[in-house]
Amino acid sequence: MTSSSAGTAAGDAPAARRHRYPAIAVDIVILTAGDDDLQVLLVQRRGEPFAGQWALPGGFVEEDESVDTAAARELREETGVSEVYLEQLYTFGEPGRDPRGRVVSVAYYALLRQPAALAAADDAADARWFPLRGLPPLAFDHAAILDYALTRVRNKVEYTNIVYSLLPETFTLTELQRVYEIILGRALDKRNFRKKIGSLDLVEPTGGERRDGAHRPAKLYRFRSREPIIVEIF
Amino acid sequence: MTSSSAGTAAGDAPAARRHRYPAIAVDIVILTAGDDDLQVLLVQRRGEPFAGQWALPGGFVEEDESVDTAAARELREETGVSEVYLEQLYTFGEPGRDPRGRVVSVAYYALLRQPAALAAADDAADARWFPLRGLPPLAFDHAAILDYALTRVRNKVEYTNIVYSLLPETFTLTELQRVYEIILGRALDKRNFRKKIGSLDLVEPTGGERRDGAHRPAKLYRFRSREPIIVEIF
DNA sequence: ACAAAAGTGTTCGATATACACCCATGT
DNA sequence: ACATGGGTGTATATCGAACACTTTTGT
Repeated sequence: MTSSSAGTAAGDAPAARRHRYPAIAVDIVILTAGDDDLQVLLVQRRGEPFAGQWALPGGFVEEDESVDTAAARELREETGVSEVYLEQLYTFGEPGRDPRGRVVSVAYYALLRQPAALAAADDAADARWFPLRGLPPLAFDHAAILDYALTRVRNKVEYTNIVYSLLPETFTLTELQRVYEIILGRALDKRNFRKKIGSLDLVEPTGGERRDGAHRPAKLYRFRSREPIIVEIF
Repeated sequence: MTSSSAGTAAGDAPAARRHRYPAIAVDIVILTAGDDDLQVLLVQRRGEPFAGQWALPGGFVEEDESVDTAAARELREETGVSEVYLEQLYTFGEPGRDPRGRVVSVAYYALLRQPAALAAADDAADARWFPLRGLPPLAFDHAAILDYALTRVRNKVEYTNIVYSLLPETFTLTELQRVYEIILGRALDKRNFRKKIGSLDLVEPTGGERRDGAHRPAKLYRFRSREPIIVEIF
C-alpha cells in the first residue's frame, strides 16, 4: 500500500507547492521482555531541545525511502537486529509540539527478542533499556506515544501470535506464560494457560528439553509459524 | 498528542533541512449505511493523473493545521456535516505511488448519519455515494485504503459503540440490527440481538414509537452515550 | 530426603446459539 | 380477515475461571 492524493487538489502537482510541507519523522517504541517487566529502548538527546533528556529513537524520513523503510532503518541503526516485529502505530501531527518547527511523526513499535548488545548510534549520547516501572521523563510527547504503543501491544497479544517476536527459537511453556503475564500485567493460571495454548496450534514440541536447576526438566517448544496471524487467545 | 523528533537527528532543526520532505496529504473513507449496503463517498477527478476516475476525497495538509484538523476540514468541505465519527486509519508512505511526486498520505475514515445533501466541492467534477457492491475502479491505491477502512470498521463495531454515528437521534431496534448486519455482512438472530443489546446499557427507550405501515408500531430508542466507548458486543 | 519447578483434570457458572409463535396495526 | 413487521423465552452447547497434587530432577 502507499501514498495517494486528493480530490480537492486534483490538478496540483506537489512539485508546484504553494507552501512548505511539514517535515516527516519516524519514532519507534522498541520493546523487549525483561525478567519481570517490559523494557523500552531510549536514547539520550545531545542537542537542544530537551538536551540530556531521554527520548524514543527516531529520525527523519529520507526523500526516496518509504516511511516503513525509514522506521526499519532507524531500528537497525539502534539495535542491529533482524527478526523483529515492526508495525505502524499512529501518526502524530499537531503543529507546534516540536519546538524547532513543524514535524509530523509517524510512530511505530517493534518487538525484539533479546536486549542484544546495543549498537548505540553515535549521534545520541547514550542508549539504554528502561523497565516500564522506572522510566525517566521523556522528551517531546514521547510519553503519550509510548502509552499508545503499550495499549496497542496489550490488545494485540490477545488476538494474534505476535509474542513469537519476543521469544527465542525454542522456549518452555513457563517462559511463554511469563511473557504473556509481563505484557498483560496480571498472573495467569498455569493449567488454564496450557490448556488454551494446547488447544490452539500455536506451538509444537521440539522434542528437546531444558535442564535448569534441581527440578524436573522442561520440554522445549517452538512456534509453528513466525508470521503474524490472527488467533483469539484471551 | 502530537509530533516529535528524533534521537538520530537530535541537533538538526527542521528549518535547516538537508533535503526536501514529502508532501503530506489526507484521504478520507467516508461511510454511511444505505438500505442494504454500506456506501462510500467518492469524488471524480478532474485533472491528471487518473483524470475522470473516482477517488477518495482528500487534500493536502496546510502548514499551520494539525493532520487531524486537515481531515476534519476535508470532510466538512465534502459533506458539510457535523455529528461524525472521524478516526485516523493508517499512513501510506511508499514513494512513487503518486505519479506526480512523493506524497505521504494519512488515511482517515468517517462514519456519517444520513447521505445528506452533498456539498460537492467545486474542484471535483462530481461527488457521489457508491454502494460497496458496485464500486468503480479507484485512482491511486485508494482501493487498498478502502479495504483497510472496512476491515477496521468491521472489527471496531464488535467491541465499541461507534454505530451510534450511523444512526439518527432515535431509531428502532430493527434499524439498529440492520446497521450491524450491513457492516458485518451477516444476518443476526433477532431475539439474541435484542437480548444482547438489552443486557448492555447502550440504548434506552425514548418512550415514543414509530408507526410505519400496516403493522405494530416500533418503540424508539436513543443511545445513552454518543461518545465512543469500549463495549464487547459480539 | 528435600527443595524446586514441571506437569496434569475436573467442576461450575456464564455466555453464545438455535429456534417459533403471538401482538398490534393499517387496509 | 389478512398481511406486515414488532416483540418475546427456553433449552443446549461451549467456553472461561477456579482450584491442588504428583512428577522429575539436583544436591
